[in-house]
Amino acid sequence: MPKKGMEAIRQQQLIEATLQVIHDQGLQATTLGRVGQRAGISPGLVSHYFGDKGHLLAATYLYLVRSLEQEYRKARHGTAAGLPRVRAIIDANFAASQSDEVTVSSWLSFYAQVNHVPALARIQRVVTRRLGSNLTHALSTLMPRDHALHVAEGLGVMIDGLWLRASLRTGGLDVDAARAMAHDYLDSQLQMLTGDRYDQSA
Amino acid sequence: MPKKGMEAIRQQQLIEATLQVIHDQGLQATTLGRVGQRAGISPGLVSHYFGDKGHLLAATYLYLVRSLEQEYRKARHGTAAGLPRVRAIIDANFAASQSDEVTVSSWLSFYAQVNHVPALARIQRVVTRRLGSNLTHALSTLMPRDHALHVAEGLGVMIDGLWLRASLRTGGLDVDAARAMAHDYLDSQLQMLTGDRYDQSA
Amino acid sequence: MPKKGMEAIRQQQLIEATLQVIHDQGLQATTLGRVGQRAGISPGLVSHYFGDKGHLLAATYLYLVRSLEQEYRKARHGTAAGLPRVRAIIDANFAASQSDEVTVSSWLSFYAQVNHVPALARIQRVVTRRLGSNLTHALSTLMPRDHALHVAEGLGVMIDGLWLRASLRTGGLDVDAARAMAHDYLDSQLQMLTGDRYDQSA
Amino acid sequence: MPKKGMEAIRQQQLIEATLQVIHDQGLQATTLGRVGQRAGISPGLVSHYFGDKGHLLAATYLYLVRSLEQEYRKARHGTAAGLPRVRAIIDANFAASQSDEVTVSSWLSFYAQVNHVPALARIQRVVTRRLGSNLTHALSTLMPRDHALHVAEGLGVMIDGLWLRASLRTGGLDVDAARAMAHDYLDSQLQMLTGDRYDQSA
DNA sequence: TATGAATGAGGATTCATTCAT
DNA sequence: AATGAATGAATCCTCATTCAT
Repeated sequence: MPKKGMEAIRQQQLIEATLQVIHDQGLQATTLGRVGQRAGISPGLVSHYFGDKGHLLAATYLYLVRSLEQEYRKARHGTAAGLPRVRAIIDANFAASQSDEVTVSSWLSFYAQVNHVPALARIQRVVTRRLGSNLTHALSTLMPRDHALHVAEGLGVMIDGLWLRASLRTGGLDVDAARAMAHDYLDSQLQMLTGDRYDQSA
Repeated sequence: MPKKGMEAIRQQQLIEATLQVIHDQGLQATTLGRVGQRAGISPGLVSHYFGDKGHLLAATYLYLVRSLEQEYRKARHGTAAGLPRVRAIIDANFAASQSDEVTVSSWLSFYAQVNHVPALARIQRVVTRRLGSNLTHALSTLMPRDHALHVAEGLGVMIDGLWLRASLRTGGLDVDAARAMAHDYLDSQLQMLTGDRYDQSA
Repeated sequence: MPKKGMEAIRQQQLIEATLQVIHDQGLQATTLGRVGQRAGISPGLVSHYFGDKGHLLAATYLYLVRSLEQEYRKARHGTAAGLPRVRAIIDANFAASQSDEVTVSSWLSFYAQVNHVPALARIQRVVTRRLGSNLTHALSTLMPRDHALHVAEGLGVMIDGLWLRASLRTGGLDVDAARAMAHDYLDSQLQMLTGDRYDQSA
Repeated sequence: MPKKGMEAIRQQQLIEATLQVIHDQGLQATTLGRVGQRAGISPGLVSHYFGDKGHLLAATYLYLVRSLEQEYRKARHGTAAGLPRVRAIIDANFAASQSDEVTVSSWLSFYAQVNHVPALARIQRVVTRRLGSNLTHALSTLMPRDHALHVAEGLGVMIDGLWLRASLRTGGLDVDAARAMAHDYLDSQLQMLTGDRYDQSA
């Protein structure tokens, strides 16, 4: 049971320690003891601050998600509508905060748990929709809505695939290559549209 | 004399039970006890047939991988070289044996463990390369080798992304939609090539 | 439960396999499975022939004891009474059948269990007394009975100590040295007697 | 804050409980559960304090060995060089701390494991050498070095044999008798030496 | 007689969680 | 607020033993 005077500092410490441990040992081997050790505090205190392992993991996942949403927000606000904003949203997925090793591999670990832990599923649903609606909205200025939906979905899938590959240490896919591939996908979709229009106009 | 050949039968039974349990409860909650229960045998027998949990899991993952390779083989052998074969390889990833719920979610569970379990990493490396080389080879008849490599990589990423989304029960992506999206990606890449050539020839 | 048609051959095989396994892995790690494997028969058959692990171990210990008694018998029957017979009894303890590695280390393993397994205790009691009475009897022709008892006990202790040291692989005590030391002890005791007599006669 | 310094206290408690259990049930039946029960703590805590069973047993053996070495030290320091010190070293082996039932039977249990557990072998090697060198050193003032070595070895064997017999509950050898026998052995060896000299001088 | 499949109990170990200090 | 001692449940694994064939 989270106590009233509970400090945000401790929570943040513990979330970061959790991410580190997940990255180092995998979610399976992430025990409260190891998290506490990593954070430099006693094992009992971990339970104390989060009440429960489930709550710690959910909070950690939420932290990842919020961090991604933060990047989306920056992308939306700092760019002109239309293509620049679409590209900014793509780039947001590969921002420094999103592409460090720890984040990427933790994200995958959680993903594998989403189907089995309702608390994580709730969080997950939000983030998937958010990326979709961000992209759809930005693309809508460039093409009809149904096209926008289609391209947004394709881009979302592509980005997930890229994250997945990047998370494999043997994957040999670095961040820059991944980002380029996502933009490349967008290019091809845009060209297809142009081609279509050209065909139609012909 | 007891029934002969029990070993192979039991191993297959246990692998299938393992997949079921992973699908139902997640890899974290996959205990030898639950696997045994699912297979209708005593917990001790699970260890007996696989030596230990690690070997059971590795054997299960290998089973998934082999099954996918089997689909690739069918795709290669049953089609004419060129575009039909490329499409067949794409389809192989979405064949019935690959797209049932159990397979898809088990695959994701293993994926999350690959970085932390060397035995799984070894298996994983093979399957990633295999898809890449199958696609590259098939695409090579249609375009220059460097293009083929690029498109093959993009397709691989796309397919991984599609599997990932499909594995989320909330993903709302069904098999047919996923396959269509992969072919769509191929289309757009082919058209881009044509466009390039057109541009160059202009 | 030993079956009626049970073959002595199997029992002998199993006892020898048991001794080997004890020597190789220690009594702690001596499982029926390993014994069966060593004997080249199925694990179930081990239980079948001895009913019970306890019975197998008791039979094995008894085998060791009988083998030693056999040596004593040879020593008694093949020598003239008096000093030669005493020396022969000493030598019996270091006969080839008693001093091979397997016998020595198995003997120690059982010794450690004697206090905790009544079936072994019964067997043990016999063998200790037997050595004592053999020696006492043989020594009685050389000295008064109370002296004989004393020397016999000292020799028995010496022999046990020698076996103990020899059983340690790091002990650096080989059979010949051990035997020599036992005879040396006898010599010193005999000389002490002589000295006593000399003193008394002085 | 919880009680500090619990670790050392618990470790000592557990070592003593281990000795008790070994004495009562034998090393084979010495489980962490029983040790914990004897110490009045939960089974999990035993592993917690010693990491694993092997370390607990090694620590327990080391405790026995250290206790014996402590007696040797007292013997060396509290006596004049020469014969008194030799006798003191002999007595050290039969001091109260060394001759209680629990110590004696635990010692035998470990002895039987020494050949199969490297961690115990390392400890064992030390203690055997220590007794030998202590005795040899003390005897060197009384006789030539090669004689001293010989007598020391004989005494060591004798002491081991006496411990072995004493450890058997049916052995009927009490501590005082055992000590007397060791001194008796020394006497006979000394007399032999004198006799030799006498013979030579004659 | 022999096999080896199968069981189920038992043991070591890990871990989330609680609690006295 | 913080510690880390303590618990007890859960899990993996081994093994003696049984039993159908």
